[in-house]
Amino acid sequence: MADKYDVLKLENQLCFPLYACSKEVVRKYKPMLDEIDLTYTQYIAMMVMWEKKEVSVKELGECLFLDSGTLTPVLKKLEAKGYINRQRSKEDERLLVVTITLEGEKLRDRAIEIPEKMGACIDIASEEAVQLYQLLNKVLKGLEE
Amino acid sequence: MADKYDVLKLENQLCFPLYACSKEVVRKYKPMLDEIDLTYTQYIAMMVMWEKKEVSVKELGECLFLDSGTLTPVLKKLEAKGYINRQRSKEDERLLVVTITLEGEKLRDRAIEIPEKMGACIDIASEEAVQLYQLLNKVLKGLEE
DNA sequence: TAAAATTTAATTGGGTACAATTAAAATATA
DNA sequence: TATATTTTAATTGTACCCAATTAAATTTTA
Repeated sequence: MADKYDVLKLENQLCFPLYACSKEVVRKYKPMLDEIDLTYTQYIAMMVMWEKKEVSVKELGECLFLDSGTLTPVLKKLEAKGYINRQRSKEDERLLVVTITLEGEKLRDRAIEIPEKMGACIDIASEEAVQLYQLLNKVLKGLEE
Repeated sequence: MADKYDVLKLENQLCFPLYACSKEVVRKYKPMLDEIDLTYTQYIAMMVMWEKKEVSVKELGECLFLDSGTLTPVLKKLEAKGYINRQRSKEDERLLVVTITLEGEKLRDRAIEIPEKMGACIDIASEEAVQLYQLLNKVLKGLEE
């Protein structure tokens, strides 16, 4: 029954559930993020800002696995919403430094319920969640060589 | 040291490695898929076509977790490349039936090396891969309620 | 030091991804 | 059966995501 084409079946791919799961999780976030008027990409960018207060686009890109082609428009939107400031570094004019604003800090308190609400949607035991987290990070590290 | 904002740290999210991992895996596919002139979305659509030979857009969407807004342009491109045909069902004119062509079948032989090459990039043991596969599918099932 | 190479962010263009709307066809209901 | 509802794909508009290119600033090298 097994033939050489079995490796090309969707059900035999590891990558597909990864792709589908990621997409569906982001979709699940949407109603929660709508309440604070952020997209998922804007949300993870703000997570970095809440923690670091000030980063260059380069650093932010390394944290999020995104390049300036994606980040530039995202950051311009966050700036337009008043959550961050963007200015060139005085020491090195190539660097664009992103700084969190007071409004951005305030948003943190409105976002704080999201992780728990999101966790409730993911129906796995906490040991499984740890396992999944570790496996994903292992794959991620492996991909970087 | 722990504060209430810890839940909003990127490193404490399960969803972020999922998002990042999915993105990086798809990026890793790119050079391999370039050789057969397919994008990742076109590739998974062709996987379904190789297996089923004929499906409606609705069925395809259920397999791939994608809607017609995404699939319509993807399928038009695959049709332009000569890998599939698109025609309305005679029994139910609402349904658009996608059929694989001979060219589409031929492509299968060129794609057959991709899963193994991709597997080599994912640096985890096979038991871990199984574990990851099962966890992802569990989360995916849980999200659908 | 002057020229070459590198680094950084922005821009451009192609390809998704999805919510909301539209339109046609089929089914259900009064 | 005529109307209302539902189903299906396509379209529209917004937002990524990335490779490749560009341009400016910095660093390296001859």
